[in-house]
Amino acid sequence: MPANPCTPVNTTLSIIGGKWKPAIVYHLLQNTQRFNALHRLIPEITQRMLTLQLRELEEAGIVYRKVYPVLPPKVEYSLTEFGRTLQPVVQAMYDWGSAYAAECRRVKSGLRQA
Amino acid sequence: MPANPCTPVNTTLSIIGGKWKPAIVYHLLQNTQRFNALHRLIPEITQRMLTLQLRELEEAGIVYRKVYPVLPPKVEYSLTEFGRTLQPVVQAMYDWGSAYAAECRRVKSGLRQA
DNA sequence: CAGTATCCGAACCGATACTG
DNA sequence: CAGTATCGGTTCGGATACTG
Repeated sequence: MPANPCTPVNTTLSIIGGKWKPAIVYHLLQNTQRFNALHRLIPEITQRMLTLQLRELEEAGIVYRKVYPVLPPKVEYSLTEFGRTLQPVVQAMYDWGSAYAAECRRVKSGLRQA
Repeated sequence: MPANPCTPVNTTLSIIGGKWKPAIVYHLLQNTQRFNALHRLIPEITQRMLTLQLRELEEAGIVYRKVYPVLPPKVEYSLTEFGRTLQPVVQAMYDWGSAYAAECRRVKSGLRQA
């Protein structure tokens, strides 16, 4: 209802905001992934960042981390059932981001609005 | 801005991400506001941050800044037509954030999932 | 394979003071 | 009223090297 800095919107951003989490969630929405597979899907991220972000998502109850006690190690990341409820949010952001890119092209091509 | 996961989702976050922009957009979705009115609606923000964030939103084509050449100065902020298209995105984030808060209470009360 | 450990610069953000 | 200017702290994120 009201909108202090602690609005639900800010809550959402505290979970999936930041530079890498959206990409991680996006990929996990489509498939369970192993650590290195995820890394290949998002090559620009460092191992350190990937680990940190996954840990935070795990702690938030979004990501499930399944460790197979084998050698070499095998760890699978997936979304929890709750994490999957992010789908509409991510979709809305995806759609709007696409529209924004289009808008930028439109404006740059010489139009204006107010 | 160097190496990014340049997904549309990241584009969206680059526009309305950050600590204050969601609250600003939220209020402007409901009404045109003058600078100090906005400040009263989000008391925790500093003048500096409010100015900076508004400028960025303006540059992104989300916010329209109307200056009345009077004394004392009068400036009105509103969303552009394009900015208004953020409504579903903000709504999705708002709804999910509310659900997340509820989930936190549920988990803290002693349940678990995977 | 799936991580840790360290170091460090950049970005973000707040406090405070001042102004046309 | 609607801003600027300056300073400084904290947090974020990148590079690199190492490991069970």
